[in-house]
Amino acid sequence: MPTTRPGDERRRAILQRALNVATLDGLEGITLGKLATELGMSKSGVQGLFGTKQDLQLEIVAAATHVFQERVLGVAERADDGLPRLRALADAWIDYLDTFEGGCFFCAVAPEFDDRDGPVRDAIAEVAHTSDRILRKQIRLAQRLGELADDVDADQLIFEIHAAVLQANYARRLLNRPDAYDRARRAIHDRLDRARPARR
Amino acid sequence: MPTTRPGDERRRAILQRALNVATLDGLEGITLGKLATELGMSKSGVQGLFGTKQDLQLEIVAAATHVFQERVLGVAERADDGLPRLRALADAWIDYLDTFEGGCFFCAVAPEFDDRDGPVRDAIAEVAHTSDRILRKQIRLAQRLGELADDVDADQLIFEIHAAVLQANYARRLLNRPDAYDRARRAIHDRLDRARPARR
DNA sequence: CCTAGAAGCGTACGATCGTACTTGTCAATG
DNA sequence: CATTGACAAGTACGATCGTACGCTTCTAGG
Repeated sequence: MPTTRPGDERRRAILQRALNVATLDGLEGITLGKLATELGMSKSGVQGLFGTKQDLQLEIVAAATHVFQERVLGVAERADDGLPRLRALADAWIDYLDTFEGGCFFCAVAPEFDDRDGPVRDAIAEVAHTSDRILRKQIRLAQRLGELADDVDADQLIFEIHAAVLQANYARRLLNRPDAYDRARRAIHDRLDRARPARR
Repeated sequence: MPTTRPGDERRRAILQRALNVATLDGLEGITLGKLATELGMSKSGVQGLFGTKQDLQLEIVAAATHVFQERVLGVAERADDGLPRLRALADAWIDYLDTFEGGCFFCAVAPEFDDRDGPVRDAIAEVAHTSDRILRKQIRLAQRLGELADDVDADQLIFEIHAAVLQANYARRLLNRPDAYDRARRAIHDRLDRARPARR
């Protein structure tokens, strides 16, 4: 068995383009025909590699998840546990917002699927739950290390961190605010500073 | 001239349904045929009243803007200028998130159009700019009234308020968090408390 | 009473959608 | 060398999309 089958390169190229198209136009905005035309191949060629459209959507979400884990969770892992890791997560998360042409993939497709059922919605929500879990773990750790106050409401802190990231993507894209990322960083770091234990 | 032409009632019914569909499936997810079927009328009937699809989209955004102004800006106007008005704006804004079946209309359609050009995108962005202006005005007013500190960065405060609202809709819809609205209210009110002048 | 215009429906058109087939072409394996 | 299977292209199908046009019905204004 070769390390890469001949179709793998094509698949990667298709998924790469599909990730950008999905971030721009949504997962429903993706079309087998348009995708094939953009990549200079036939519509049935795309279909042969991915099967149905929902299969393609699921693979796109999986690919986006992989990118997110690499560019956010992976990068932040280099920082020390606890508060430094939390700050690194926030910074990497905001850096990730420029990964695709349309900004953040999950910010773009979440509103599209948040009121539906099915495996695509589940796959999208799973990423959100995963990042929540990781943030919660690091908050708990930071509390145990004395870097955050014991009475900090972890869920509230997670809520506000994620809010800043979401708004960063929103302000950057819809409102063309170049300072959106800086404001998000400031909001998060200020919030973390405030969550530190009272000096005694 | 009668107060209402005969087609007006139909138009309202169509727009009412279209607002919900757009919030669920996006402005591109709207279809003349589906809309007509749901309302028990003919496809050409809808087309005759609204013209092209883009015309319909523009009227939907206009209708959503009207609802937003009524349910958020209008409600908050009853509160006193300055800090009370700011708190009322936030509360009304969060209450408004349940207006349509899919939650917040603008949260649903903004990611869809934020990377495009054209009148629809402009109409969506205009609402965001308007609400920003109103928040800024009330922040300035609150500063002049001594309710907020003079060194408060208005744009940063606006950023964080809007972030909480956005995250409220996100957490409520995608993550099914029933406490999302309460967390957003807490985040905003805490943030406003922190922006008050230092006691002397 | 007559008439102009709006409302609404039916039909038709070309385009594009997702999906299911078939065909031809290589490369790797026995 | 023969053969199998993956890959890619081609073709076809029914459904649905947005839009255009024509017809009937109703109503308001002269």
